[in-house]
Amino acid sequence: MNPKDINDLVVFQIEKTNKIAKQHGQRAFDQHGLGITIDQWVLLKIIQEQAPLSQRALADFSVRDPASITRTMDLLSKKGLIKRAPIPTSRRQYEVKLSKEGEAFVKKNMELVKKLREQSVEGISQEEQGMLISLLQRIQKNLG
Amino acid sequence: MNPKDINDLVVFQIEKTNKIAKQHGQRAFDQHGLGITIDQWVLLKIIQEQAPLSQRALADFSVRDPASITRTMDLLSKKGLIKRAPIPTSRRQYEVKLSKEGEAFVKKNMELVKKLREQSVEGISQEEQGMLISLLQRIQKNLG
DNA sequence: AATTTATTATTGATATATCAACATAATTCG
DNA sequence: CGAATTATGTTGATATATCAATAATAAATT
Repeated sequence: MNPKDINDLVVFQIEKTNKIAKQHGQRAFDQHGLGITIDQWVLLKIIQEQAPLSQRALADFSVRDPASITRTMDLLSKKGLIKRAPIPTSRRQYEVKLSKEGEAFVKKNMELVKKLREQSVEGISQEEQGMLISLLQRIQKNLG
Repeated sequence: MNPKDINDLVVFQIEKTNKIAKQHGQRAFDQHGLGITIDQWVLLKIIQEQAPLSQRALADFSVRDPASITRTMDLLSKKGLIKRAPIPTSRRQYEVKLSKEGEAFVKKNMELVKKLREQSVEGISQEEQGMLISLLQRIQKNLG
């Protein structure tokens, strides 16, 4: 029942794994000259899959502060990867989408990201991955 | 083989869970007036369990930048929770330990942290937790 | 032993996340 | 309808993480 030490704690291992994965991915991004961070990539990917969506929706989906989304969207916009369009039904929200360049960027680098992903779960079966995700989601639910 | 969307990605769920857990924990810390961050708590706990250890060792253990450790140790030192002592065998390293106040602080708040932890894994059996940790460690190894 | 290389901790510069406050717009409700 | 409440995005202040460079020391190499 009681863990021997902090290494036996699920949340500690989650954090550790997260950090290692982020560091590893960032190194690869830098080496390949993507010019963005892992976090920015994640947002681009979400936008690609879910566009058009509001910044609020993006914040919720990515579990990030709306302020942070604003600033990251500013940045990605400056890089020409996304664009914000006013939406007819609400003058308060923007529709965020990838630009043409953004689409091309994601497509171009998808291969690298896929390799990184495959490396991370190497030797872990589909079934195990499913189990892992399901366990993580149960934790999320417990804390939600 | 190919995930439908980003939600099917292990690393995405790891990051999401990590964020939710950290937010949840921080809210509780703030409500109870601990006056430190979750990250700082983790470091205190590592120090408690492993002391004495060098900042380098602490950085490695917690997967953090040594610079970040320096600054956080400065901060925790100012709060009176830890202390750095010169070590005889090397004039380059410090031995980091909890202060008396630090020991008391950890002891005093362990109950709350334990509750948070239990909440996070509620309904998840010991066996499942073990499996989860083992899967996470395999990912860490894959990226190490 | 002297020189080179590596390690530890620190500092400065920079990037980014978060919180609080705000402005604007939409929604709810008396 | 009109006032109060809520929601969205932005900005300012602040905290913290990371990278690069540096200083001091230790270890390795010749």
